[in-house]
Amino acid sequence: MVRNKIPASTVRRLSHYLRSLEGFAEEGGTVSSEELAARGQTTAAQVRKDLSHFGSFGKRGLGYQVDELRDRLRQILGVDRPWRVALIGAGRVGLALFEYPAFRSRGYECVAIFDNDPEKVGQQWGDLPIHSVDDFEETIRRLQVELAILAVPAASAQEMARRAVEGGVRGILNFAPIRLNIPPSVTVEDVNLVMELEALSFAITQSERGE
Amino acid sequence: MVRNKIPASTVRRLSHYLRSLEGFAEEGGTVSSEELAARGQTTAAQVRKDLSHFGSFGKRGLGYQVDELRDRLRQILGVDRPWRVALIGAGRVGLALFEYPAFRSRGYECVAIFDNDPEKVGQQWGDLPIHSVDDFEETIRRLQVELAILAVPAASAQEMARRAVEGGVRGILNFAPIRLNIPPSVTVEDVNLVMELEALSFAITQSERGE
DNA sequence: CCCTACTTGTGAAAACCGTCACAATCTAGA
DNA sequence: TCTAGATTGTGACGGTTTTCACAAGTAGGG
Repeated sequence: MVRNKIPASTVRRLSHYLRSLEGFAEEGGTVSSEELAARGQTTAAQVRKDLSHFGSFGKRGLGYQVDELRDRLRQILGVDRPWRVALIGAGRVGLALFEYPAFRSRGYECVAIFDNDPEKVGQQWGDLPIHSVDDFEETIRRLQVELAILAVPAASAQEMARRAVEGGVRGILNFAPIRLNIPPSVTVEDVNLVMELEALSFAITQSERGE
Repeated sequence: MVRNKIPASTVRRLSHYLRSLEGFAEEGGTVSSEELAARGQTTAAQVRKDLSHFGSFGKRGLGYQVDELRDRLRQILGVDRPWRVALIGAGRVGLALFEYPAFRSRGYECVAIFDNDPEKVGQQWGDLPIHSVDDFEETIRRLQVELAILAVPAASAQEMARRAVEGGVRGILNFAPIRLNIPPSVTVEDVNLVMELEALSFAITQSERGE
């Protein structure tokens, strides 16, 4: 069991295991690596290897205690506590994310919304007002925002990311199709829809050429 | 130069190189692997290796012709021609995607929208009507839909994916947080927002533990 | 024409990640 | 208590991806 250098693919799978475990819901039951692998497009050995990075939670001959492993995965992924999130950009994408149900139900609590459009500033989404970006840094620092969801046009993404870091956020979920330039102490995850579509057209084009 | 077994990470980078090249826009200019690497969080050797999978497009001592490489990447990624796309699910996510500007401007043309909510069926988005899912397979086959964007709740995602395959789509961009079970001849790309957020909280939690 | 400065393309080495195989461990039941 | 059946945890192996290093090729200047 080593605690450093966890592959990104492992983290994604852990997230998936947690989702599966939450589907079981029965108290006191157990689950084997084989069963976990079946849902999740992977192998039993992979499941065990992934978990072994963080300790040994199973019992040989029996498998894993469902509720125990679920709690352990929540700890590992850091979702055993709420996260304070700011939404930057109140456009279509921002709205879709804001109303995404899985969002709040998993402990990601939106505590502030920002937009630079004067038309939108002052409007309310649910019980949250849309703030101007004028006092952005101070506001997110005061509200103790930890994560920023960056859903603004590419042109202003770098600037707002810089200011978010200035305001003390620890992580950014970036929807703008640019590579953000920020200090390595802040984590960035990119969601690039064009890239995903291009991966699709690439794969299809390749398979057509192969025939 | 071999044409098989391209790593997924290579494809993602190609997409990124193309984005960079489109930013240059100057006709007749050249660019070195070093410059391409600088925008894009990678190394010059990686750029050259990625490109070498598909041939050799550069000139030693000079670099790559910007417009030539750009066209070549478009061919490779399959975005040198339009793609016919259907949007399945006319909720918030569907709307955000539908209005996403980079979408159409890159040749992904939405030719049909579907929803199972009778309230929504018959409405128009832009000049496109929202279809019922009753005659789904026939409609997408008739419209020669190649790609499906699946933006429906998890509960109906598998069913609609199956029907999309039935209707002849070649690729699915899946926003539902489940693993789709479909034949390998159809490509799937998953976009899982909860997973991305959990990757963020994992990374932050880890770095806090390390201190 | 030759020398210098520069950059690609690529085989080889290294690092990384997934798979395999099996000893270790556990429960149940006789 | 002992045996049979099940399943984990992990070291060793193999494949894949990245990095390295350099020969080969190009342009420009004198």
